[in-house]
Amino acid sequence: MTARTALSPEPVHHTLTSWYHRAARDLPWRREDCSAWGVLVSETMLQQTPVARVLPRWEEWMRRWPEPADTAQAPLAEILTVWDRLGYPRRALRLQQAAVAIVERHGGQVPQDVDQLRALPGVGEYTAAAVACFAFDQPEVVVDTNIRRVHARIFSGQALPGKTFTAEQRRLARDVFPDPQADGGQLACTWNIAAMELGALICTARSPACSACPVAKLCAWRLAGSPPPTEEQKTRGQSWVGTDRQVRGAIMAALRTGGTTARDDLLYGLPLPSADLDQRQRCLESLLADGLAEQREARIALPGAHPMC
DNA sequence: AAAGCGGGGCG
DNA sequence: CGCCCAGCTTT
Repeated sequence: MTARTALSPEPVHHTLTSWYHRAARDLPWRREDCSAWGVLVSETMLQQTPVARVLPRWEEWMRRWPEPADTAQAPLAEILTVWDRLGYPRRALRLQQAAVAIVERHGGQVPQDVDQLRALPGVGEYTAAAVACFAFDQPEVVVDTNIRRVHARIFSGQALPGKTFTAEQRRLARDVFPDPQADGGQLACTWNIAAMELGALICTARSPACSACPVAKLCAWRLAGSPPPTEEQKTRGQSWVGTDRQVRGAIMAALRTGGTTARDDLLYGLPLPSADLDQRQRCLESLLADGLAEQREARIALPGAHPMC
């Protein structure tokens, strides 16, 4: 209904993929010799966590557990320790569950089919398409936060795509997608990664580097005079201090130091400004319910952690 | 469609 | 101190 592009996408395809070939970062999960499992690990870690912080954790993870079967057999305590402070530790839990499912259902090999990928724990629409495309060269339409923003600017002439991924945006992504059958899907796959890379390096959310942008002359937002985002398009940042997420993070950080901790010592000893004991108990209960912590007697530990005397 | 879920770094 | 980051799951 709104924001239909009047622009033909073909010139953008060529210009952007050409730019990608000379400007792309050399990331380990993009190397030709990276396994599909390595791609899945990277995509999971990159869900809401920036590249710079993922890099060392990915290297350590792949060194320890280079195959899904290795991850499936690892103690969860080790999984969560290597995950360290990447955030959202339920992702680490689900990544191990995905490894178990890959061993049980797919003979230890990451499936190529996008629907089978999508059925793995922690793998949603984005990650399934990304693994299918980046690991198996299948021309699936990939849409992440970068691509939504790049599309919004180049084709819709809007400063920002807004918070939610709408059906309209999904339609736009399909409309501007290169013909998957044209060249065996090669252009389509490069289009995905090139749009993501442009969003990460040039077409950033806050202060885009339009002067360095290869498609500035084709960009509908630029051609419209770069109008600022509307109030509707601005995303409201999550609060942090005092939230359950902060308390859960502090508990996990304490548990990662190793061994077991008396429940009361854990709850009272958290290095937090707030002393809300009810909140601390509630958060510990939620971590136990998630399977991210374990209680034996009155002691708390990471699941599968070796008991300490 | 909206809420909950981490954590750090940068303007 | 607000905002952003290769999202997923649940309601």
